[in-house]
Amino acid sequence: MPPQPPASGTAGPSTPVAHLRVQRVRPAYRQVADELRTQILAGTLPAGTRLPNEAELGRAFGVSRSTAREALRVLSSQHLVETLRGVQGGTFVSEPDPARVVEDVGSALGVLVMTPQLHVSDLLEARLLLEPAAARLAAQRADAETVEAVRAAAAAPRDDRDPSGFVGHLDFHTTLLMATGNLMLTLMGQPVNDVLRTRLRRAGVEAGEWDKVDACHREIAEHIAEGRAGEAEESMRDHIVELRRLYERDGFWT
Amino acid sequence: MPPQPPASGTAGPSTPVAHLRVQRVRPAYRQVADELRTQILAGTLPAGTRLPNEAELGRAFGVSRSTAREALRVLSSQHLVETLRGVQGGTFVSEPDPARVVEDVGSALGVLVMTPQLHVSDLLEARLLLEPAAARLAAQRADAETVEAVRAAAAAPRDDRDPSGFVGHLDFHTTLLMATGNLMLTLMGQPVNDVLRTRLRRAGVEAGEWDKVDACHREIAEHIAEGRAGEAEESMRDHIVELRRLYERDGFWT
DNA sequence: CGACGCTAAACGTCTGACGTATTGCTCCAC
DNA sequence: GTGGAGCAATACGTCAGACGTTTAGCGTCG
Repeated sequence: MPPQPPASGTAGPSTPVAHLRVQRVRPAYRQVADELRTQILAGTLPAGTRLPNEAELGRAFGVSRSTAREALRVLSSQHLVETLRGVQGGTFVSEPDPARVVEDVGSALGVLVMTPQLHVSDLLEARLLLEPAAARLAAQRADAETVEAVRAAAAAPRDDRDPSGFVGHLDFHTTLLMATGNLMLTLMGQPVNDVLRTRLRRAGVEAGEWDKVDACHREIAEHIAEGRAGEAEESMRDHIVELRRLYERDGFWT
Repeated sequence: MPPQPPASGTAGPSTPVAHLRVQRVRPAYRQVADELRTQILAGTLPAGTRLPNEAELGRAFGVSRSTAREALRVLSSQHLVETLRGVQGGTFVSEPDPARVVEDVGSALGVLVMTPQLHVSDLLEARLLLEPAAARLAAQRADAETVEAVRAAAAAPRDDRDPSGFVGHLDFHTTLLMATGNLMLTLMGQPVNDVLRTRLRRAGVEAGEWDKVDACHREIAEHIAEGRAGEAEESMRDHIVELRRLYERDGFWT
């Protein structure tokens, strides 16, 4: 977010600078979006605030309604504002939502994973780093209610076709990350899991494998329930290593 | 943090369902954006592809140019496409860029950190988990060139006003994350560091503290250079703990 | 008293036009 | 022949106005 690096033009074609093309003038819709974003992030426009309608907003910034709309599209695609139709409709500053962030990061990761820069094995390594530590923390901190949630997630039937109407079964790994009480760990781990999940071809995995996975989950859940941090961490590490073998055997590249 | 009990709606206005409003029909600009995004992510439109001009794009989707433009604004704000003006201009599918992702995640984190859901101490904990492990991996893997980069980052003068024209000094912690050779670790750690950096009031920290920090950096760099993984990890852990004290003493809330 | 239908506010979309940045090519001067 | 100035073409950027669509609220009628 550096404020528009001045094209530092010392009249020298000796610096090819590859593909770094600077946009000399920022388009109006960008300026409007940036200004609004700044105000939102600064708290001048707190969550829930209703912005003026598009026509008025345009007038306020000295631009047309179309331009104001494009600015709003930008903000809305960044989940900074939401738009409702009808009377009482309008554009509202939206509440920060961790789930949304997880979604975005996941999709960004999905893109990067297609490049040679980020390999699936990198994700697996990161996961191996993150989740055992998360298991340890969960074992140290989980209260009764959380323990119950983790147990439930471990016991839940691994059902791929998830009968609509009841979404009670969040993935075990997700639940465990949340059980640490540290949202940041969820934010880092969940996108990785999401990418891995969408990348794995389940077809090639026999049912027996899944049973084994579930057994691991239950074991870890019990360790957490009884506060055995070290054992929880160790079990989780073994589990992830095992999972990694699954992923690596079955090939990732969709 | 029990996973959001499903609203189990058994008819009856007794379940207000709070603010869960569903958008019955997705606006056209959203549909167009989604369709294009799908094609980009699927590889049907590889990076570098030049899309038809806005008018033609609109015609292709059966919408007006304004609608097509709004769709493009959405994609462009997600860094999936870039637009250039002039003849030879147009809209191009952009190359996946890790730096861009880091930036986005960082700004999303910045928003969340203002809520009670994500506390700065969560970031510090995550960092404490990530960076020592990164130091270990770096010590195990770094080649000569990487070692040199880490050394340089540790030796670089801690200069806040970063004389423009030479950006050689990336933050030590950033360099170290990259030295692991695992982009995913950078992706997870860098946004955290960015948020912390922008949050810390440097004013309240005496120069002596910074000297101490630099000494730590140099020590860690040496451990990495000589491949002492365990010691690198330990030093980094101590360093982060020390830094945490700095942050906690000085207050975060801007 | 309840259901139906109207109304108004805002967003959603369309059309057409003009401004502007950028590049390539032409044409003229030297 | 070469080099620079200037024109033309392309596609994005912006504007203006109009009409459709969605939704909440309210009034009316049975």
